[in-house]
Amino acid sequence: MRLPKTYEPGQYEADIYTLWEQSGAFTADPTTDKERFSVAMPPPNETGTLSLGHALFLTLQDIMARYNRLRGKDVLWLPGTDHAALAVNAIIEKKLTEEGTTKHEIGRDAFLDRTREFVSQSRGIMLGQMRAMGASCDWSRLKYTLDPTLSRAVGEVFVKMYSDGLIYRGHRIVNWDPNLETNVSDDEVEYAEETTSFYTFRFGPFEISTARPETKFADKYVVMHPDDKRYKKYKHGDTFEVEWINGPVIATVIKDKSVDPSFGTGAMTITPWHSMVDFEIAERHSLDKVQVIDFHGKLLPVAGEFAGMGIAEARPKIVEKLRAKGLLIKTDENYVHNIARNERGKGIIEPQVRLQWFIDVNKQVVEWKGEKRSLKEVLQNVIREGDIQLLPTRFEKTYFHWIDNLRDWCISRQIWWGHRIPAWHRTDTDGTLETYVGLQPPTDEREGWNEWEQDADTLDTWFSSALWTWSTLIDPTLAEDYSLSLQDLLAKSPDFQAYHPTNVLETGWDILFFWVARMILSTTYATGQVPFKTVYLHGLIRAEDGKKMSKSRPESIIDPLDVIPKYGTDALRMALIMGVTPGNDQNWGWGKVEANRNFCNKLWNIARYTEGALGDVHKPGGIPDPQSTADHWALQKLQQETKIIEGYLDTYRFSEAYEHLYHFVWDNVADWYVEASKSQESREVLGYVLENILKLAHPFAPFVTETIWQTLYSDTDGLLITSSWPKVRRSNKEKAADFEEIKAIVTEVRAVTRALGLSKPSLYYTSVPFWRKTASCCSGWPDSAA
RNA sequence: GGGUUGUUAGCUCAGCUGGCUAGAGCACCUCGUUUACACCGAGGGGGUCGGGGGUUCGAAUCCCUCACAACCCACCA
Repeated sequence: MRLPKTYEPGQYEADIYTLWEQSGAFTADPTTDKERFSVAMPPPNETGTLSLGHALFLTLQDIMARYNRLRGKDVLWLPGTDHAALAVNAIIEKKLTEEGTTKHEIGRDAFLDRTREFVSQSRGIMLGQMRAMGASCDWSRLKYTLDPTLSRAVGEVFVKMYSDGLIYRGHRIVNWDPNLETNVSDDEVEYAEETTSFYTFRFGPFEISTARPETKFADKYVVMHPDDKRYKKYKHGDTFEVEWINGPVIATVIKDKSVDPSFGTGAMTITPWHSMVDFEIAERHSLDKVQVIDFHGKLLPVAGEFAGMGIAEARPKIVEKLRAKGLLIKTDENYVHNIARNERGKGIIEPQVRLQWFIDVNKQVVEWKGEKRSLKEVLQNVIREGDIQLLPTRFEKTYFHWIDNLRDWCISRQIWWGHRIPAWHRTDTDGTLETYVGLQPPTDEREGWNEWEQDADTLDTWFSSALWTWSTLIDPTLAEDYSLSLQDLLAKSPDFQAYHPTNVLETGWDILFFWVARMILSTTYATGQVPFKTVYLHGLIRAEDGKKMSKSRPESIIDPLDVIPKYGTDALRMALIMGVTPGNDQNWGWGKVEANRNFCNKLWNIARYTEGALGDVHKPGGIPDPQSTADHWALQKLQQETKIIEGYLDTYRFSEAYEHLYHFVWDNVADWYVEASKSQESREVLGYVLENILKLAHPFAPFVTETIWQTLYSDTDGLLITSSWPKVRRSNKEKAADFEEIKAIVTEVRAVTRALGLSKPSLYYTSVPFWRKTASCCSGWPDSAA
């Protein structure tokens, strides 16, 4: 017997993976005339190691890839990694801090070298983990968001958007993180409730409240609702002198409807430079904006004696000074306030006004379906008209809500790791600024002007990953030719022509806005195509207790590489999809892994039995004639289940597909058909059934099925991964129904035997015709059956 | 403040557009070693499908309402 008693995954998995990879089975071929199936792998951040979440998406996408490959399609599953600008930057800065240095001390070049070293190390680990999960992706097309080809695409889109007036540069209030010294987009800010002190101060004739006294130095506008009766006697534009933190200031009354009269005293002072809402009020009334806190989080000279202090240090001192001046009216110690933090690095966000690059989402200059539309409108249109389907569909509502509230996308970052903005600036002696935007640096020189200098900022990571479905399909050699336009590049790249739009994007719902929406935005704009037709959104994997896996509870985190050696990759894969529906989170369960390890063993033992029953010789592919009712039944079941599993896989219902497979293999094949075959002389159908359950199970459990295939079948039979999906074979319905009847009778007989107290109600060894005889006469129970 | 989801067996969850005695895995109980498998086999117990109301011949499934839980978005100085 070639198959050992138990399946030990660790003995085979690495070799099987190598076998697949070297065979070229993963490699797509744009020159064939087969139907295409393409998926772009969401590129993991090069920040370290892969998590269970990665294991889940690798499993889901691998199931699609393997299934469609078996269905005879030309499959492209394109792998890659993301430079993850902000996330990586945060890690490197943290390391530098631990070493007692800073990025400014070592300089931009050394910092980037350091970063490259880190990411290349991360990448190696991560690619190894993808292989360990069995990912059948096309390694010959491995991409990285900072590859020259992808960077070219980034530059092309930036320049195109700039020339269309979609990208502009302006002073706007942004979410500034003083720790990482960069701004972040609205979506990267997370809020958490914290209890802080809430102070009410006297401001001339008014009482105003704040949780942030340190921003109040330059406050010189007091704002109230125009209809607030309490302040009827003050008119918009009235000025008055008021004693304030560092002496008297002239204040102006502003009436604005955004003020809520029911909150506090209904009057407030504003700090336009450091508050989103205040900024908007100031814009409406053309008010002055004064910076109070610098970009490192320290108070500026406007704070007088407090200049140079950090916020934490200055706040109590300022309150004390105001109290001493008799301006503090009251302090509410239990004020619950939402604190904004950068989700990377958790630095507290300090709104700041800065010169940044933005994408205008409302300008109607995008050609889509024959009309000029705004980016927002295109985003809405493709979902509304069904060009792209979200699974589950309920996320469409969330998506539309997000778009309704979407503001211009701030794409510039002040970190060093990432794509440099393709813009160059120079100034003349008067300080007049000239800006050039282009793919390559400008070379001209002009008298009286300084030399061109590239914009110091980098692009938001999502700007480059938004191009992922197609920037990865551009031919790298063509991309070196700058005489070609973006349209030329796309038209001449065989991969783009063959594989775009991709069929499906499979990713987590948590990056619906970050990534999915932005891919739609950039891809429709740049290529005129949608990036994908279907979006399958999986849920998050939580710890076994239902709580989030988090770094603060290290014991809650399950590492896929701890599971694989013990249970096998197949068991892990199936555990991750078992009973899981799109968009819903799942809890990790060791029980599920065990159940699926057992399932692998069941497959293994069906194969072992078949090997023993048939002897050595087996050649898959032929369809033998059914001999017994059991044969007819097994073939009918095989046909039915193949159809069902197909139907589920075609509609992305992985869990249901898997469940049918599981019960077909275990309940039908192992428990009934294998037993029935023991009383049969011809077992060719058994061999055929084995061959086909290996095919059905292969997308879910690729390693054990290929191991069996390689062990049992000869070299000429090739690889299971590149074989073909079961062909449906018709069987005799009546004979199959006869076996159903026999099953029912046997079950009944077992029950009766049990009821009679006979100790061995086993019927495994009786022949099928004998069962029928027994059942039909039913008068006695021959000794031989016991 | 707006929105989404969930509440089904002891536990974790399936159950698509309403339809056969409501399912799975794990756990539990009984019996069992047989041409593969104890990572096993044969069987069994266990559910007012969150509460209430409605539509229907028929509802876990549709509608209303209440309760509890989780999450997302917005955000008040």
